[in-house]
Formats: sequence, structure tokens, C-alpha cells
Amino acid sequence: MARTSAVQHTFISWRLTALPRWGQAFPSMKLSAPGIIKRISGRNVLVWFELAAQGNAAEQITWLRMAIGEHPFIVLSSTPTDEEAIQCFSLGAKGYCNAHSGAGNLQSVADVVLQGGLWLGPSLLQRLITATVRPEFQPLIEPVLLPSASVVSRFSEREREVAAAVANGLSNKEIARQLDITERTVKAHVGSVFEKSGVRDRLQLALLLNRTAVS
Amino acid sequence: MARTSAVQHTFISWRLTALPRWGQAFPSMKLSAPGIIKRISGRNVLVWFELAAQGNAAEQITWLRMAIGEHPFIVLSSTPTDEEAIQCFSLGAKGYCNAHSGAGNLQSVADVVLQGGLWLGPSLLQRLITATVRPEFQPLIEPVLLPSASVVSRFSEREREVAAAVANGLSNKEIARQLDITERTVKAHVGSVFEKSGVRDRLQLALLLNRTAVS
DNA sequence: TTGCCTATTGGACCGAAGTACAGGTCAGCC
DNA sequence: GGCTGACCTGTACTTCGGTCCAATAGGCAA
Repeated sequence: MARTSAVQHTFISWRLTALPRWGQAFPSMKLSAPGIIKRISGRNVLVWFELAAQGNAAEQITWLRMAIGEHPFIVLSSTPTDEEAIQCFSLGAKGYCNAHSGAGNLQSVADVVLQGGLWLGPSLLQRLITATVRPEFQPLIEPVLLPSASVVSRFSEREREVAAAVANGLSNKEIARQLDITERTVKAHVGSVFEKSGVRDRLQLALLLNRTAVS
Repeated sequence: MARTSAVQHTFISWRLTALPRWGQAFPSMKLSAPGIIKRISGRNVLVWFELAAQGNAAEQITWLRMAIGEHPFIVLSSTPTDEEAIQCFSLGAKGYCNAHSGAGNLQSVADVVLQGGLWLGPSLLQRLITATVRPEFQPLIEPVLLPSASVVSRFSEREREVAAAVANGLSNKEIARQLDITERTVKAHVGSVFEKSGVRDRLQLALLLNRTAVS
């Protein structure tokens, strides 16, 4: 719960009434008005965006995304509905919850999102479950959990094997033993995997393949 | 139910004993051994992957994904558990079910997945439902994507910050810049984080915090 | 005050990771 | 036959990661 400390929480809202609650959840938070978002910099930024009651959600979020770039964002709605939630997720939101949620709740949401998850909220989750029985609903989690298949497809057989090993945390020496080749050869494969996937080291590769990374 | 006809079902398993059952469910199915998956081509492909009893699931799936690319896959386990299911879903599985399921059951699973849904299985589904109804349970997705809360809770503030940075793939030098401290100090924090969480290097830490493989 | 924890830093050290340059075999293809 | 790509290995080198042995300083509690 405390791990949110390194994160810059930026709330974007017209209202100020919820400010104390937000401040309680994240002491280091910042507040911006929707009209005057400046370029948000830094690595660990989490944006909380409260939908204006009037106006449609899609328009507001499209606009928001242009303002904040690639930072993950969570949508707060004072009149949440499942339809609106789905709309938000399809526009890239990482979370959707009631604007009147308490501090503890917000922290939970943040924790989940910062770990790369989606925060659905109980109601929508219920529907998602229903959807496993009633297939007419569209997938929700799909876009999040999927892999970087496009990158991997360019690996050779051997490269795939070493990449998988790296993604599981093995050292070069261990991979060498496992595949019964020289550590030197492992390095060669690892190197070309880096090149093909455009990462700089094994950690980033692991994050990429495990679909976690942010950078 | 009918729409499964156009789909290429590919089963990947060491065992052959279940073959008749699978063939009954999907007459046009194909079988591959895990060691020799060739590039799977075609549009409508659904991959069924049976976990080997020994060896961890994460490793097998990471490997699988690299072999099959973007095709959706369903994991079959002869000893299914909720924990393993969760692990599979977080690695991109579209379904998780008992390897001994009957033909009719498999067809249901296929239907759901082909409609874009997720097949959770009754036990996990039950857990999700319970959690949505009884709010005193912690957020659902949390235990899934979230961490080793027990480990993290023993970190100090600073250690949490550097741990988070490491988990996001930053180098010591970058972390130092970001936190405005010496690289030497970063090393100190990183070191004590390793000790507290019992991992040997930053890659394993990243995997641990991101809740992926363990090996 | 004394002790403990935390944060900070230094220097030295060593092994792992990654790169540059150079080779070698083997298969398929024009 | 030449060409190409995947695979394998070697030497040598630089950089990074991680550890050991220190030290200083602030906060907090017995």
C-alpha cells in the first residue's frame, strides 16, 4: 500500500471538494484543472481523471490522452455505469471507479494499476464473469494481458529458447548449462535478441516478454 | 457451438491418452509435442496447451507464447489450482481448465474463448463471485497482479522506491539520478532489498514484484 | 545518554553482463 | 560452385551489478 510513494499522482478535476480525500490517500498528489494540463513529465506518473458530468466520456478521454501522452490513467466518475466503464477501458483507461471512493479504496486501485493490472470495479467484474457464460460480451482484459508477439515472431528457434530463459530469470551460465552450449554462445543469442526487440538489457527484455514494462 | 467448425484446434501435449476425447470434441484437431512446435499459421487458430506436471507453469507458458505467437491459447492442467489459473491468465491465457474435461466441456470453453471471453473455470469463478459480493475480501485482482505484499511490507520507504524503480527496469545510475542520490547509495538499498526479499539479483526481484515467474 | 534503525556515502573488489572482432560448421538456395 | 542465414565458439575488453568493510548523521525509544 505504501509503495505508491515513488509515484506522482496527478488528479485532474474541476471539483475541489474531493481534494482532502485524495490528499489523504496520496499525500504527495498534485491537482490540475482539465483546461490547463501542462506536459506531465517523469517516469512514475499516475493520472486520475474525473469525468465532467455533462459531455460524453469518449470525447473527454480522447482529449485527456492527447494532453497526458502515455501515462497510465484512471477514470473517476460520479455517476458510474458499466457502459461508461467499458467505453473508458476501450479508450485505454487502466481503471474506472466511483469518484466518491474513500482513500483506502483509491490506494487499492492505484496498487493494482501500478502493478500493470486493470481495476474493473465489482459491478463490471460481475458482468465480466457473466460474459464467460454469455459470450455476447466483448473481452475486457484482453488488451492488457497480451504479449508482444510481433517482436517475438522475428526470433529464431534458438533465440526464442534463450529469450524464454532470460524472461524467467536465468543467468547466462544457467542458460548455457540448460541448453548445453557455451556461455559465450548464450551471450551471442541474447545480444541478437536485444537488438531485434530493441531493449538494452535482460531485465527490460524480461519485462517486455512478461508484458509488464512501462518505459 | 456451430462456429467452431472453421477453427483450427491445435493441442500441444506430451500425453496421447486424451487424444480420442479431443478428437471427439474437435474432429479436425491437430496434435503437436511441446518440443517440436513449428510456426503455426492460419487465421482461426486456437491452441490448447497441456502443462507438464513437473516444471513451473510460468516457464512453460512463457515458452509457449514465444512458440505460437499471437494465437489465443487455453491451458489444460491435470492438477488444476486457482493459483496456477491466475498465473496462467496473467501470462495471457484465454482459458484454464481441467485436462480431463469431457468433449462437451471443451466445446463450451472453445465457444467462450472464440467469442472473445475468458474461461475461468468454476472454482476460480466462485472465488471471484464471492469476492464481489463480500467486500471484506480484498480486491480481487490484487492478489493476482500484486505482489508479495508480505515481502514488500518489510521494506523501508527508500527501499520501496528503489525496488519499484528496479521492477520497472531502471539501472542503478538512472535510479540515482531520479532519486537524486549517489549510485553507491542505490546499490546499498538494492542490496538490502535483495536480502529482505530473498532474491539474488535485480531481474528476479523484478519478476517477483511483477508477480510473474519464480524459478 | 545509549542504543537501534534508516539514509547516506566512500573505496575496493570481483564476477556477471554486454560488445567488438574474428572465426568455424552446416543447411538451403540460385 | 558461391551465397546466405542460423548456429556455435574464441579472445579481449568495458561497463554494470553486487558485496564487503567501513564511516557519518538524524530520528526515535528505552
